[in-house]
Amino acid sequence: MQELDERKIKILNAIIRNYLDTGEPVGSRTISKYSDLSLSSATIRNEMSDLEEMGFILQPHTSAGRIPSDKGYRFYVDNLMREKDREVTEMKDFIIEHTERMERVLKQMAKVLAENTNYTAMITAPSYQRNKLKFLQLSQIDAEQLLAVIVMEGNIVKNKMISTREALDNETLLKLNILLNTSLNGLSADQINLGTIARLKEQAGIHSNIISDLLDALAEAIQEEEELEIYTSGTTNILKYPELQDSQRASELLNTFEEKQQLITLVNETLASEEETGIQVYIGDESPIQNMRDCSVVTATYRLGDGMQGTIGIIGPKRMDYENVVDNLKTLKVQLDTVFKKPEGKA
Amino acid sequence: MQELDERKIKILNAIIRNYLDTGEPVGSRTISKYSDLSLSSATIRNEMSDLEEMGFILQPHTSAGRIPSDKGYRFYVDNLMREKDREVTEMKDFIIEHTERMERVLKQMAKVLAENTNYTAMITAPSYQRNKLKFLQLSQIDAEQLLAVIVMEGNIVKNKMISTREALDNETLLKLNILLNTSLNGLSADQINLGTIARLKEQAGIHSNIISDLLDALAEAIQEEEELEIYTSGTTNILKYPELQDSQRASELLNTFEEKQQLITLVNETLASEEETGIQVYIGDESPIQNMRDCSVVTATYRLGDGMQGTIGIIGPKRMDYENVVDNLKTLKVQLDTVFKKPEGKA
DNA sequence: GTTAGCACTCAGCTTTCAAGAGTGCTAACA
DNA sequence: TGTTAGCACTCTTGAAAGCTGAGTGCTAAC
Repeated sequence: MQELDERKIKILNAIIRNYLDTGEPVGSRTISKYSDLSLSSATIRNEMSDLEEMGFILQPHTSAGRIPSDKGYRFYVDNLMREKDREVTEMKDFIIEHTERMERVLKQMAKVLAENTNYTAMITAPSYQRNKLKFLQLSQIDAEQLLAVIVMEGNIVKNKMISTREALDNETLLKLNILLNTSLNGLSADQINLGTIARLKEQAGIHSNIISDLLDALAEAIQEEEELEIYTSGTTNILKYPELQDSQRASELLNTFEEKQQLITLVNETLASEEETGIQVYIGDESPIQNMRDCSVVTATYRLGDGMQGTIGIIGPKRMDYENVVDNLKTLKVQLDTVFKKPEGKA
Repeated sequence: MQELDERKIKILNAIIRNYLDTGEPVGSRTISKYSDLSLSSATIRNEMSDLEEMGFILQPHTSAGRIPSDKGYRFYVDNLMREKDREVTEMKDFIIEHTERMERVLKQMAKVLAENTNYTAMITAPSYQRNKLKFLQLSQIDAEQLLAVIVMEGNIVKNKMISTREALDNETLLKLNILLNTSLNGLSADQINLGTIARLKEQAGIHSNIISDLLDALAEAIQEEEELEIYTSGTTNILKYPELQDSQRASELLNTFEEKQQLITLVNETLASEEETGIQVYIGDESPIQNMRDCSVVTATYRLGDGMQGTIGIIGPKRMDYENVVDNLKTLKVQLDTVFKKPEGKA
């Protein structure tokens, strides 16, 4: 088995770029004409034959041109791809306009991303690794119901209803609130242990059953926050690419987007493997999701300093415009930073 | 132009039922064989010719069988369809299991509906027509931020952050809370007028700017609640029906499901036209959504007594199993009743 | 009014054919 | 030894042609 010499690399690069453009198998003559190598098609053919033997390209059928294999794409992404000169393509401004409901910002961003790239975009909300309690409040809503308002670090607010047998008077409520805040604030889920709970209940006296309910609500709220919400946009974009139009597979893929459950696997995978650049590329079978074997997935992890992090991803055909996609993701990372860094309301 | 006599109706019925089953144009011979009319195919042909002239059926091309026209479907739905004998097909139990987050219940229901019918399901949260304020509370979260908790009739809870220049002491906060609750509770958005606001601000004295912020938050919260959230499921089911597989149109349709904006039009249309049964059928062009001209849409409005209402819908091919769909929707209406009637927490 | 029979139509499938793109191989060239 | 020209071969693609089967409309007889 020979080495990948300079010329082979140039030819491989030319093949892949051409294929990214056209989506058609590319033949030796094309390369011979449209590259600065000034070699005849016959020579190119010999080289291509080698490249095929090495596994970088393959022939859909005899007497067709060559297309990149997964290995070829991988080589391209790792070594050949040009980083764009960070011209920070200003994203449309309307993202920044003050939509304080994070959910909408994220949906909006996914949408812009999908429109910019013409692929499918997914995005998760930033979530804390270990979430601390910041503030707690019980309020009497009506005769039989208490509302527990739970505020976490990062101003994530949760509400839970708690049913009671009888209404509490204002003073008791005040005392309970003070007790709860002094005992629990600043603690994370795993810091609230049996000892803390016992002490709390003891101090609450006859209202210890409310404490129980409250702690249940608290646990649930934290739980909820840890469940990832994933927003997708432009799912139908995949239908634009002939190589993904096989109706059976396309439908499975669309289903994956709708169900979202599997996407969580993908996100966790991404978060698990620490890449210094924060950008990751899964080509074909490299993706943990079976249905995406005909696709490439590019993900970016954004981290907001204080332990909060989330994932953005683009799913498209293998011959996606990797340079553009990576650029878009990088830009969006910056945007997310500026939007969420300034501590704003978040419901 | 002649009348639709008994026999023509029977034949029309047979044609439509057969077409619903097979999706293939149905010819005279089929009807002659598989119906209790004992007429020869030639006779059927004459009748079919008449039916075509009257516009109930049409021929995709000469020398093919007939398929129902929109008018034909309409006649079927209005006059021919058998009501199922309300066997209240018990839906899978897991819906009922106490998922207190309404969002999840709805998503789950949409999913079950889509799975049961093999069409696309959509569902909106029940929403109040005119929403009254039930309870209000300001809490100091940290030095510069107040949290406004807003509870509406029906225990819908909203949270808004309000920035302040300096922290308020407990006593002021308490006073403000009392003031707000006594002034605003029980009022709906259109009842909070300039007079009320002026009076409030006067009583708040130096803190009138907080009142302004709060009212903004309140307005926004009410606004938000009035925006319909729509959940869809089984969107890819439409790809199962050959007559909808045209990739251009299918993609437009899927896009409509993703965007949701247009679905709101549909829901509003449904809510506007009061049908005593609560079930409505849009066939082809009858639907307000252009992209659904190749589909039929069946919607049901559920009303929870106290002014709360929402919409469930099924979108499928024109030759959908109307009887089954209507039955499913009716059953779900009942289910929604039992789930939401007992006043449960709702976040 | 109903039916049998027949000629006619037409979508859709299959087969055939030619064109075009691309390859591998061989032999000649520098 | 690397490069190139040339040629035979392969295989996709698209168009054209032919066949089949389902279904119709019409006519004449019952």
